[in-house]
Amino acid sequence: MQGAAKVSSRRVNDQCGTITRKGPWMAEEDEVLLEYVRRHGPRDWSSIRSKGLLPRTGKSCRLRWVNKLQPNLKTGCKFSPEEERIVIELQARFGNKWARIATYLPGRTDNDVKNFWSTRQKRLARMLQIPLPSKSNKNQSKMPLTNDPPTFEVASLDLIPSEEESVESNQLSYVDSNREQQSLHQMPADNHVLNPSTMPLLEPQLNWEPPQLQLENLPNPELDFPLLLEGSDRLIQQFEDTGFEDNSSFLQITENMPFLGLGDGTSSVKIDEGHSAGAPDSFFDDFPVDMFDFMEQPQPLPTPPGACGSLLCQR
DNA sequence: AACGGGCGCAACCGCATTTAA
DNA sequence: GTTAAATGCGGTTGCGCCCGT
Repeated sequence: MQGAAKVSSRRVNDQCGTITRKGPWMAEEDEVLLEYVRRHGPRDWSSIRSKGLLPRTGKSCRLRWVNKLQPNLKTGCKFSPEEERIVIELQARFGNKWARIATYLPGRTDNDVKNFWSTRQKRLARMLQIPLPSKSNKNQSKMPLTNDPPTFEVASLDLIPSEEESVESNQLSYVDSNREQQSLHQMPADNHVLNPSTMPLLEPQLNWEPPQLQLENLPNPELDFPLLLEGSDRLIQQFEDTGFEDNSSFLQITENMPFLGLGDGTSSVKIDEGHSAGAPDSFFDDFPVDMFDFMEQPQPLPTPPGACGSLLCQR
């Protein structure tokens, strides 16, 4: 957590009268959990409570282990541009399958990826001055694609496809990763882009061609982020006013296990020296990283688990 | 210096899926 | 084959910190 949460754990009595602790974990609890995993491995989580080791539910223990205690996590390490690129492309391919996406990112958990993505979505939405979908619109995002003309104002933010729709998903979201740049040019509103069956150009997925080669041919994307014209105009203006910068300096290197030796055990060590020391926020921090993908050669995605050491915090 | 909004992140909840009895 | 428990996953919430005003 960014700030050390005050230790304000709640205790809850369940139906059986057993006490269950909730809220931030204490260092002692972490130690108990680590010791349990050392002895028994990361399984039988519910027996931790049944054995009286911790007043936490099995789910809570598992989550704590997965997100904070397991070794080789890149806690406190900002997503590198490469990781961001991977997330964006895999989200395009798999949809919101965070656990699956996380398997391609050593040291990152599904929670990390999820948080990264939602932050990015919020940032984009704010940038483009469009509302994020409300919870009441939840079902809207599951609605099937139609041939209705796109309505920029009301288009759903997350045309997140189901697993079965992954191909369409790829197509739609692939465009997503290029749409922001395209929006800088123009935004025709042909409705065929809403229909995956009419999007043959978007077939390439992970082996996609460099976007700059296809810009002219790309159909108007149906956006996760409907682009308001006035918003894009502003973007263009900012774009022109600012010029390019290299934001690769944001690569940070931190390999640590912040959960070890923490004073109160309720917070992770925020390692952000790289950011504060030599990498001032640039204007482009406010842009989606994929906005400028067309400027760099696409690289193949890493293979999932184990084959991706280069992605561990470098430098 | 005070304040408020945004951000980042940990952890919870509910549902789905898998496994064991 | 059925049921219950355990586990996994995605969505959401709450809260402290940061930063601009």
